[in-house]
Amino acid sequence: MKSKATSFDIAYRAGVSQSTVSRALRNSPLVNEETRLKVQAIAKELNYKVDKNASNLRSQQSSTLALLLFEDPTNDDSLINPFFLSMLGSITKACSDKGYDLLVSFQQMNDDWHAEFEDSNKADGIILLGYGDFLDYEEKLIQLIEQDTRFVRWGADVESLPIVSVGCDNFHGGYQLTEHVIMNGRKEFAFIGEASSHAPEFFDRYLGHCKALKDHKLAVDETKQFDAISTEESGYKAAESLIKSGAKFDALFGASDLIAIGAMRALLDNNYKVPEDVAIVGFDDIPMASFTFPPLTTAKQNTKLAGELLVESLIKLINEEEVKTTLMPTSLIVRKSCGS
Amino acid sequence: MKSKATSFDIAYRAGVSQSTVSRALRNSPLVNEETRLKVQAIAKELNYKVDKNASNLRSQQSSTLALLLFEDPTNDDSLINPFFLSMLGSITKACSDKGYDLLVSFQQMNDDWHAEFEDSNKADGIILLGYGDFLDYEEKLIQLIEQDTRFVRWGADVESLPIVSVGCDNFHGGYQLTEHVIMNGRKEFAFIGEASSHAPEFFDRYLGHCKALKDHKLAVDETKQFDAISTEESGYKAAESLIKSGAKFDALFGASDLIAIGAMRALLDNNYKVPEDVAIVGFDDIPMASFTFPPLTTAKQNTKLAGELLVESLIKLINEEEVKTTLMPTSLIVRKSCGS
DNA sequence: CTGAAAGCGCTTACAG
DNA sequence: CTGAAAGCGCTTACAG
Repeated sequence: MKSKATSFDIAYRAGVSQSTVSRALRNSPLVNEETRLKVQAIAKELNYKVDKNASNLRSQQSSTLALLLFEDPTNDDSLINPFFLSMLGSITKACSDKGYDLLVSFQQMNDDWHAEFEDSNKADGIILLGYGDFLDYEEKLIQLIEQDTRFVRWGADVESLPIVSVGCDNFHGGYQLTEHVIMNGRKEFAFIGEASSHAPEFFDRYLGHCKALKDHKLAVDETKQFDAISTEESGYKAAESLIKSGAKFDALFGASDLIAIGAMRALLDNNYKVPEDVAIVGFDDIPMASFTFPPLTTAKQNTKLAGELLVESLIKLINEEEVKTTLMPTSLIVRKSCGS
Repeated sequence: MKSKATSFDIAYRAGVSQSTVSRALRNSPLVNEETRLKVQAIAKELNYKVDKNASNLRSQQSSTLALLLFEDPTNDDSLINPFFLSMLGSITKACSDKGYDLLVSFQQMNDDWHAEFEDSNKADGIILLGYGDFLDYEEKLIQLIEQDTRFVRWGADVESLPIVSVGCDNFHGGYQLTEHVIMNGRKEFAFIGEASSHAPEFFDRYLGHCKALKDHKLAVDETKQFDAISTEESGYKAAESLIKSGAKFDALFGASDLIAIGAMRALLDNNYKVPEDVAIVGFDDIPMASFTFPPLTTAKQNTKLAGELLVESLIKLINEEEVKTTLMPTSLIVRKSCGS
């Protein structure tokens, strides 16, 4: 490996001081146009690149954002949840648009992950993305706040803490989906997905769902709510439990697409017809959702916009501008799984 | 934001020199057990983290790998190809398993992306992942080699250049899929996907496909090969051209799952029955493939293993160990799209 | 086993 | 507009 050119090499060739080289390369207005051009030409010729470690060390900032993707320890070797994967994609794009590098890291929920990156000066701030038990997660958030770490997170607003979140209007999404199914003539709903403060997003969807039922004078039957985490397998198992329970239902609300897809499989395997016997809705609009049979009606979370908002909010936070928590609308995507 | 603790702060409190603190924190055997424990205790108490910029600058290495995900400028705002997205997931995991950080970046093929990361000392080496015209790409590879950049890439072996690649046995995969369809009684194949040195992976699949036809005494009809890049849309359009050409075919080989899925839609929209009228196969086994209707028979590329191999190979390269190009086997995933 | 000192390659007051 | 100098926070010979 050839030894790399430094700003001194350029200074020597250009016949100026190293300070001037540094200024010229950073397009400082202090430097003479002609000098700047000469320096930049030589830099290009030598294939010179600023040493980021040195410049970050000196200027005490890194132009790097860290993305912490954490997951429930339970689903260890499986692939990443497709919803988060597409968030990852959009965050990566948004970062490069804004001129930031992105450091990506996976963490188990129980790891000691708080602020490793920011403390070590590798990143100016952190984006948190993940799933798992919210109550465990909340403790970590409190630690981050205590350390004055700059971070934003994807998820439902946490009113009790001063945190910038970007999330979807889960309540409204749940309401909208349920109302759509009611309009298609269904009356007896099952809900699959954890509906408690351990999973605030799912809980909000459930509450929206219940509100829609009440507004349409339909009964809420809590015995038809079955817990599940956001995997196909978990959705499949919960749907089996639902079937075994003998409960009557002509509609099923999966708290996420993955759950809905798993549940759809369970129903099909048990000779139910979708949507004739049971209408199904999911939540997220992951790429698979349009490929199920029948294609899944769902509430789309706009991951592209979400990634941009997350990155923009974090950059504002770093620059000490004012930032507020954002609630994005969801949009109803009607496909065939509800029979219309 | 509280000002961060430095090694001098720890030194002061521990009553030792800063050098000793540095040694103790790095578990140097040179340091007394008792001293080490004391230093580490104080570090923990102060919530101290080594400043990576400083340590990297001094030691001239970073424990960071860079992932360059580049894409054809043509499909700008669309989402990332799901196949590469799952590679991204597995690479991220493999990096964290190996104790490396991962810097992720998107690049357009025509950007001046070569070695940006390594030259700027932010990463010890680079993983290249992407699609686009191979001949453009090849020039970049040559530049990287000339600069002595350490990198590995996903893709077909490039025999003419000293590059470490990790890729699948595309030829054999193409052979296997085609043979499978022949065994199901099909005789007239169309192939959708660019089959030239601009797209070596697709080309290898095509060559494997042709070899299988020959081995089974079936004719290769080049007029039934239609170019397409790896998107649903491109597959859809190519399939439309195929249909309009009036050619007879009872089997269709999509050079990727995305192409096959787009082609399947085009066929369905034109009142073909799959698999009754036309058997379809794809390549990759992306998550969607099992959700199409009918589910898609395909050749699985093991992205989990690929990610691990890519990371391991790059680390070996960095440590100046010997590394060879790896060819991974594909596995035939039989679903319903070929009628069996 | 420990400490004093040099130096990684920059950025940025400070002085002119 | 330019240069000399300090210093970011570490690691690592060197000397003891």
